[in-house]
Amino acid sequence: MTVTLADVAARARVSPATVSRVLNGNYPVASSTRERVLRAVDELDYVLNGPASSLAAATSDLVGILVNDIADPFFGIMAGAAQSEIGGPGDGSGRGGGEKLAVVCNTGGSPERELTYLTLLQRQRAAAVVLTGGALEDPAHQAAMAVKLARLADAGTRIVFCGRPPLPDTDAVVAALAFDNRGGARRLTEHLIALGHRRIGYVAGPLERTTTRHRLEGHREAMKAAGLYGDEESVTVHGPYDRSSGYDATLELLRREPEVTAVVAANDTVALGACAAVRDRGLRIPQDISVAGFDDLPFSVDAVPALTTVRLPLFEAGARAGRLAMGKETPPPGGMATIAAELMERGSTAAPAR
Amino acid sequence: MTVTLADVAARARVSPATVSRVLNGNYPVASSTRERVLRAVDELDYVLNGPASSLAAATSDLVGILVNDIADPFFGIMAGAAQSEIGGPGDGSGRGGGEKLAVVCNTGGSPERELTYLTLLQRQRAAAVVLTGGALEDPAHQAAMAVKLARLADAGTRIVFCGRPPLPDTDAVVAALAFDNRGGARRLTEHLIALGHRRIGYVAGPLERTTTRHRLEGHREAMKAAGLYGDEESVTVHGPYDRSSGYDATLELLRREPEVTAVVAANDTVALGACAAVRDRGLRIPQDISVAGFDDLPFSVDAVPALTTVRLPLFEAGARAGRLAMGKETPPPGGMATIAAELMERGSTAAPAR
DNA sequence: TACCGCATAGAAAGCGCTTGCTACGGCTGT
DNA sequence: ACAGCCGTAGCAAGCGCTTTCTATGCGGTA
Repeated sequence: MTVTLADVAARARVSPATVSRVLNGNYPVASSTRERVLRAVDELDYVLNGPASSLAAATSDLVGILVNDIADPFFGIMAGAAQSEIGGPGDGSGRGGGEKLAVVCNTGGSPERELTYLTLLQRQRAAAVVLTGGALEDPAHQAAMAVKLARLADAGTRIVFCGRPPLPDTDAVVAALAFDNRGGARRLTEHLIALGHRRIGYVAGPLERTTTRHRLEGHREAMKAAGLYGDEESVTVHGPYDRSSGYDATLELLRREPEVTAVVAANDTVALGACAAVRDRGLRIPQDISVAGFDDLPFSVDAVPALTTVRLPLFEAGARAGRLAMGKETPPPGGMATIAAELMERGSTAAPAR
Repeated sequence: MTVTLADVAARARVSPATVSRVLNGNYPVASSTRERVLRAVDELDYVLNGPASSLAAATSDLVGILVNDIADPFFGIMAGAAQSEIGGPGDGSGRGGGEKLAVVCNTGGSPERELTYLTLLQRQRAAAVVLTGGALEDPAHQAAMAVKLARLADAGTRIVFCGRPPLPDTDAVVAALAFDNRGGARRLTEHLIALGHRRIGYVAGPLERTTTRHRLEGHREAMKAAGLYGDEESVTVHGPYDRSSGYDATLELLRREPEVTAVVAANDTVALGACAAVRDRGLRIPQDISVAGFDDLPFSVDAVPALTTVRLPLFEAGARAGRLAMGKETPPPGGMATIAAELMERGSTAAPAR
């Protein structure tokens, strides 16, 4: 049936142990022998049996990357960057040895699926796991995650957070890279205030997510600092991180608070929906209403007018997370680093009309 | 160390065989026994050893989804849909049994990486593989792929193509879902011609890709049918499927052929770049130049003006591919189906000025 | 009461690989 | 010239699970 190590050994006239050692390159083998073995491998088109190998060695070459929404470039960019750092040598040029199988798992933002995927990766004895995106703030879920991650770490899995704040009471995590969502949001709102806006609507992300909360907090910090903090509830609307949510929420906002002169969206996708809503109400951007996003996804610069937003170095962060997962880079002190967010002032924000 | 089947068996006072049978549910076990076993599993927080299981059973619960670019929603949407069909019961609500680990692998469009990933999946004895996106037309690579896929199929892996034309000489593939790129492109160009355009620029995708070729062929069919087929080379520019390529190519096009009144882009992302280029040249869309895309990605409706494009049912196709990979759906006759593409007429195209 | 069959549980033989330990030359050092 | 080493290669014992085959006990029928 399929070719086994033993077949290769027979053909190369060595023992299976030797073949294994040639393939793993972790034991001295005379070069003449090595060559003979490699030739046999080639001739027989031998492919290692992963499960058998993982079982015997008690480790696997699987690395999982968990994302909330694979259709969202926010995650796609990070995942792609991480994968390129993990997925073997260079550009897959050859059989370099450290061939890892980097795979991305789509949780759809569901906590159950997140745990399910972690269990599946635990089953596979994954070498590492990268968790991207904000965390859910439900205490029950956080506790379950802490337990699961601790178990994974126990089994030797390296755990890295990317764009997610560190878990309070776990040292299972190798490193946590957190985006400075709060600072970015603060600077964005400060920019709006500097332009002269006083009444600013906020289309927030889903409740109970760290990302949502941090961005909202940054915004309110800026408002407070400017003495503009009032009945914020009436100009804040929550919803998922998607376009239609931004559209609906913005219509609602404009209906509720006609004096609003600027709308800050939870992210760029939501901002796109917000722009559409503003226009459908017959208002101009930025003359009548300023709109701002967050993340600086690739399409944001092409919006008309180009979207003012906060740039997050998604690619760099993903790549770094990948390297940390592979142990190719030493973790930051304290196992945690904050990644700066940069304000991108573009055409969708301007001084209010009056 | 970690909990094994034997530990569970000891605690439940049964044999390991019985525990295995309870977990797999493929053999009659008295309900009292089953209950006892399940309790032990719970109490010990037992997690199956995947490699051991796969080794013994000679199958694994891994399913691979190969994509060209994970940061591109085109692939993200398909992959997400496929994954949701594959990844276990419902929304991960519980331990339903058919828990598969659906993982997406990012090839970055590189043929080597594509093969590398297939080898890695073969190593893991993957249950199924879904290949998305157009194929490279390099004969050497196609041959290598055919061989590799045949081997995978031999080992029991189910192979499904999604948005990729069937391989000529392989019956290793369970099913191939191909998009009607040619027909969609033809109808799009017909629409432009009907509006009165005569000189139409085409910003094509990368060479040697089936998707690129089919879309270009559809476009030229329409041009020929209208008697407009001339020196097409001078109004066609190739480049990768990204925004900056669209921008550069369009500038080049407008420089080379000032009489062009419409630009058709290889996909929506490229179209966004094209729009930016048109505007930077001081021209208006659609009054001076019409622009059209392909795929109808979510952001396309939010472009200003909204992008005329060709809608591909990415989600539905991905979901169907997922079901086919799981054997939940019977393959179409001949193992291949063509998926219709629908023209979406929106604001970015209009009759030319004169 | 004796026999047969069914339902259920256990024993044990691997699945294909890794790796600690052992074995065996040929070289070096004295 | 002999002991001791180093460089290589093989032996064999698992890794933790699945699954075939066998054993046991029970109820029902003749």
